Amino acid sequence: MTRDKNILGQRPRRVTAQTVADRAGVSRSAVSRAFTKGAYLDAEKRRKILSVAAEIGYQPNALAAGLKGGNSHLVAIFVGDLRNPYDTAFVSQLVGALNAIKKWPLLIDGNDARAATALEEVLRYPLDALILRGGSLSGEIVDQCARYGIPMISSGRPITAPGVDTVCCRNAQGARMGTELLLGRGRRRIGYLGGPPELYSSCERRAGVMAALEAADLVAVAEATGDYTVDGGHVAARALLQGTEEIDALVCANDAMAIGALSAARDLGRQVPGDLAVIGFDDIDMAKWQSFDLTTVRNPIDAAVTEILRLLEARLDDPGKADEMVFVDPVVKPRGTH
Amino acid sequence: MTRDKNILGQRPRRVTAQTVADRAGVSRSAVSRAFTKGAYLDAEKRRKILSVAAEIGYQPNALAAGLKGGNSHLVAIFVGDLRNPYDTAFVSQLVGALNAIKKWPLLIDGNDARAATALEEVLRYPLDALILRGGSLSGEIVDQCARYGIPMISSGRPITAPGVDTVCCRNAQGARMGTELLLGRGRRRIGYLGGPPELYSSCERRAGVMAALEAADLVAVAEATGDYTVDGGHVAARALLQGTEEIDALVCANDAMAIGALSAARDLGRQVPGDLAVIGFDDIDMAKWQSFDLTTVRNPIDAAVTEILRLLEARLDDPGKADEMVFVDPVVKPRGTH
DNA sequence: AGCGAGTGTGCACACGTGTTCACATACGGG
DNA sequence: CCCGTATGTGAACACGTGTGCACACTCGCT
Repeated sequence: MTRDKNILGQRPRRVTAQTVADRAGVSRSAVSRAFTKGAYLDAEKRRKILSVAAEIGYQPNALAAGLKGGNSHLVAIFVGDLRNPYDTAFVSQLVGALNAIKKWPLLIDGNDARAATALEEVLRYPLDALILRGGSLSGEIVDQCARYGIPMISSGRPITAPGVDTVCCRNAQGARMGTELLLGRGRRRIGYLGGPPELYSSCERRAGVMAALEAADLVAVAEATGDYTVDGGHVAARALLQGTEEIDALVCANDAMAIGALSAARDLGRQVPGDLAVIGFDDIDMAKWQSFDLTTVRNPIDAAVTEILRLLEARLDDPGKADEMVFVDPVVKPRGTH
Repeated sequence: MTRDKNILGQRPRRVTAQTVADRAGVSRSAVSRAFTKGAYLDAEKRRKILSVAAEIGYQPNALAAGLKGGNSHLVAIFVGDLRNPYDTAFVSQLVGALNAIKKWPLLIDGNDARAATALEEVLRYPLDALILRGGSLSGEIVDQCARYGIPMISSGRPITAPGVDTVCCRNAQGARMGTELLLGRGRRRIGYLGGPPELYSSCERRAGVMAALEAADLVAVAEATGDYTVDGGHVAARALLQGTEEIDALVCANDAMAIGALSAARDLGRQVPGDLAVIGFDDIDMAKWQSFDLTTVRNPIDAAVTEILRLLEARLDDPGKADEMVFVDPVVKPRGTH
């Protein structure tokens, strides 16, 4: 009587293993075994159980199964900037790869002001792992993960803490190779359009560019800082090109800004690559578009994702394994802007 | 002895409420109540418990809590095409909004061949809801959701099935308004660059364009079909413009193809908007870029996301509520290409 | 003092599963 | 026929939590 008030609007009760057991005339244990590969169970009985299960639409409740102590198959992805084309492509590919091995990614938008709170909240789930893609994170969260025994994999920024694996692009090397490509083509008056100085990738890439210039006994004739976005790159590049007319090549810290730089160059009537060479970094989809055809340095997402999955599985296999720091190699992609 | 073999590589056991109870000298129930807002508990005791919990880093296990029957706070998002800029922006905003109300999105990549399997797997979790963004889905999955009592919210494509709410853009109306904008500027020789004919949005948008033309006693002077991508739009638009020279306006089924069309027009030496007007649909970020400045019809993500959250909360509040089909209104965004 | 209302708290159950353990049955060899 | 082994199976426990229920205790009022 007292619970009648809820019957109307109640969500239908979930079909449970007990229901199947009753219908098939077996014990609940048998049902559980039917779904467990390699468990002792009469073949005929298993067939019967699975058939009944299919009929009434039973599937074991993954949440209850995860409670028992095994892996929950939930993986959180903390992504620094979901509006950034590179991060977007990265997450997209990572999500696909995780789905393929039946790990389910919980997405957390690092852009949001409440990101730290959100992450803390998500840590209440027994996650198989936490994957960081860019963004900055307080050391406190790292500690919390360690305490909960949740493995972390950081991508794009090295983190040295117990239980944390890192996959990272050799940013400096890539930036150096890109710059050397321009130098090899005879460019000498090189401008640099850098990213947000607080980001790890920004620092590394800048260092690579400067190293290449130094090795050629040169310095950057001009330098500016953008925000890694296309419009930001447009504005910064425009100012740079107007302020220092004799620039003959522009090295950009990422593709988005390089694409902004291309349109700024067009606005100013500078021919690319005739008057001005432009090179980016990352090799996002847009770089390949016919209207941009941007020479760039590929920051290989597929390699990074592969490594992340390898590290994840290795860690789940042996939680006590030594922490690893893996580097992936960037590749110069010559196209039409140098 | 027998369990010693695992101690070394063992993941540290999770801190449980019992640990806190022992440390604070209270019962486990008290600990649970300390974390439950509005539960009877002595203020001083609650303070003590929370302090002990903070010290040893305890947080209630969300998975175990979800098991008890309440909401799991997990929401699956099935997204048709994570590489598509519109869907990307949509998911990004949706993820942020869900995070803000402490719902955790499980992402499923609908692109993948194994998407249906993946979704079925994820349904083993007691989800609060399943949100569909584009993509096509078998009716079987819909049935399964209904059977599990998992509410569905479809966005971008109406689904009429019990327990399914829909949020949809008035595609036809938007396409009609866009076309009328061009007609109002005196364009008469209009070409149409459509999307994949199997998609709902494609059909609707095409219908809107044709209706606007018919109302003006016109027909499309040329028509082609693209794949909703920039490069696809480039190729299709190029063929269209070369095949029918007298086209003075190109209506595109989405922004990506419109942007491809812009570069095709430039390749062919057609001045935009002088010789040729171009209009897109969606108003993705790129449309605003200075180098494109694309006139388009805004398919408002923020409104759609707001509606989705409203429907979600309404459904969780009253699972028996009537199904809704909500439409959001597109808005013409005149910029520089018409 | 007696009593009712109000406030706190521990016990015990429920959630749905995987798995151990003990037991039952079949079977083959001596 | 007896025993050891191989194979199946159900009962029971563990996972970690939220909460209903019964009980204990305080306090104000008559």
